[in-house]
Amino acid sequence: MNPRKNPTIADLAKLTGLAKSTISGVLNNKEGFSEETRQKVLKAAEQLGYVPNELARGLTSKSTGSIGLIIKDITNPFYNHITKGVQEVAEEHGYTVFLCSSGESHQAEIKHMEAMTRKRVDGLIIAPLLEEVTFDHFHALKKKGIPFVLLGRISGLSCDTFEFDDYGGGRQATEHLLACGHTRIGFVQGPRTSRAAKLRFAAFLDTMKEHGLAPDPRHVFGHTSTLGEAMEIGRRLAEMEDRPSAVICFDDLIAIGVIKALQDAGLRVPDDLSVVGFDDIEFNTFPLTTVSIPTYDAGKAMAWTLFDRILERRESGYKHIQFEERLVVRASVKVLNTVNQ
Amino acid sequence: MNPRKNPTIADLAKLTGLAKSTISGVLNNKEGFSEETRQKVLKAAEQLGYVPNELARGLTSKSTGSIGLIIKDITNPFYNHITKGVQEVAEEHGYTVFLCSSGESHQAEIKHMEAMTRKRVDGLIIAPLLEEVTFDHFHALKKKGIPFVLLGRISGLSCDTFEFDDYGGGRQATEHLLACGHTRIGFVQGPRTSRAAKLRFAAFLDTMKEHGLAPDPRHVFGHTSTLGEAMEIGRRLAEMEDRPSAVICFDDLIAIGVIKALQDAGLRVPDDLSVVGFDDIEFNTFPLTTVSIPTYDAGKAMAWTLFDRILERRESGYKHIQFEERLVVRASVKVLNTVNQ
DNA sequence: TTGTATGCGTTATCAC
DNA sequence: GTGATAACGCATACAA
Repeated sequence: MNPRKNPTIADLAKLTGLAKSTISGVLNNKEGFSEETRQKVLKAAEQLGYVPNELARGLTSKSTGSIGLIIKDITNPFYNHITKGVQEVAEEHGYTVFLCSSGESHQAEIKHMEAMTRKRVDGLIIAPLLEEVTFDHFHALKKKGIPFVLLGRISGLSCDTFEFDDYGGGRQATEHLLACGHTRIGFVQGPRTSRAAKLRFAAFLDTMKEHGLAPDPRHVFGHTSTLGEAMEIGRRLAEMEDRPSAVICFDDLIAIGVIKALQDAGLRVPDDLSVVGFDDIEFNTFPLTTVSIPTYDAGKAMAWTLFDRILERRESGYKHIQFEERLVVRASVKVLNTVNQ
Repeated sequence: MNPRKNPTIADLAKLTGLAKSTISGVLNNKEGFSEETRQKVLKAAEQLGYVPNELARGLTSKSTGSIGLIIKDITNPFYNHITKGVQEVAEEHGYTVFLCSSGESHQAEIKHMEAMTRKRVDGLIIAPLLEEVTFDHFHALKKKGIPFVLLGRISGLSCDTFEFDDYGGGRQATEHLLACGHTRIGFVQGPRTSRAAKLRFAAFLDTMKEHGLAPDPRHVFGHTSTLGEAMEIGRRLAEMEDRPSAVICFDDLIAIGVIKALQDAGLRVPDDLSVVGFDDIEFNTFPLTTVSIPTYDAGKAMAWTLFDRILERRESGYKHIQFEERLVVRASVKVLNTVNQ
């Protein structure tokens, strides 16, 4: 109703007859003020509806109380659980988080990193594109001296890193299928810029090879990121003459797309085709065998590490943490042989 | 490697021998500088790795280039689709968004609003708790003169509002069930502080009444917000002697929890129990009959409206938009009578 | 076309 | 204990 200028400490000074520095001191709970002036200041602040300006504060204090989080897609459970973890830890520290989504775009990633730098965030947590891209912007970021934590490693760039054991996860998924008697196994790859996609696929190939197997090229599907694309692959699978007996999908979202298309085509999982995914997303009724990934914990851990840097609680060397991935067996894989395990 | 102080326009001035105002002018693409000095400035900026300090800029320009978004839970598809819409529009405007999650906590909501005020965001989009809470903090916010848009209406508070027609949605869900021949219908309520929960339930009661029906109190379940709670209700339903023939769940997440528990108990949906939800979340394999809500569009629309205010593209009265909810019939409701429709 | 001075709202360093 | 005053980094109005 009365959008008059925000009151400043100058206004409080005028009102109370005290000096700006006194107001500032009292407001920041510094020692050495008489109870009387203290009360006077507090009352005036209350009365005028004073709200400290954190821009101005940040300008002098060199700290903004904000961090930046750059992820790929907030709509994806993988990332929104990370986000939740980061946010909770930020809140514990009285910090606020800028959320940016790159959407698998290299340019967007760069733009967001620059924006965060301009906003002078105290630190940054980034889930970067890791394949088929350049990393100059990370080296530039590092040169600026602003603390950051990466989800993933970039060779030649030393900083705190967190990773999931995607190779191990891919291996577990493949071995499980093999153990269930599958040999004709397909694979639906994830985004081209995803290191996880690359590692899971590599693990798949390696594990197959160790068993003297190689996937039929027609059973390996290119880079996929949307539910629609996944459903399209599901449709192709449904129509296929010599379908694989199982497919490993880059993540649960893709697995869900494939399963939906399969169901639409009247096929049943796992009877007609076994499916395994990655992420273990919670909100799904299908009993999907999948590889669970501790995204929420990782989000919290990344944020803790970032605040260790920001608050200089740790000055020592960089941390490199790897989180395990764990196969969760449910009912989307058919057991073809009851002999092995 | 060289975390030396960030270069400022003063540094650029020194390096180029020009005045600070010249530097500032060139950097902001103002007219009236010789191509020569322009190049000199740009080169120096490049060379020193100059990054404008938006804190300082905001201090003078009265605009921070940031908006705040306060939602309840980023993990919930309802909210992360809104978030996605808001983010995209913000990005189009060159803005960055602070994301805050209140998690159904009144205190957290207040705290976040205060924090956003201190950070001097240019505007705020809020999905507030609307039931069983006070609204003083909104009136306080309004008095500060910072533009904001609400998801929901607060009586006595004039501002831009966006809403979903939850009553209409609740009616559609109920009528569908009735039309399919169900009369023993249960209801699983959502969070206590949710207006949507209240309206959907009211619509359910009203519609039932119009048909001369009233729900069995044992079939109405109290306020639920987590998947775990929903599963617990599913378990109770499974064990129930005289189960309802259908349940309406506050949202798809609850519906999924109920369905999971039912499936675990060996019951089938819709044969043993029909279920309908709200939200129409994408990543679910179960063919859930649900009420679709245009969250992503609403997110974009709210952001557009906010930017209309911020950029003063519209000075006129407040907008009050209501988005429709639309029943999507799939296969989670059993048709008991083939007579009606 | 370019330079100078001032203010934005704080905090910090001094004196008093 | 409290009060001036100078930063902080930038934009802007006004001179030159």
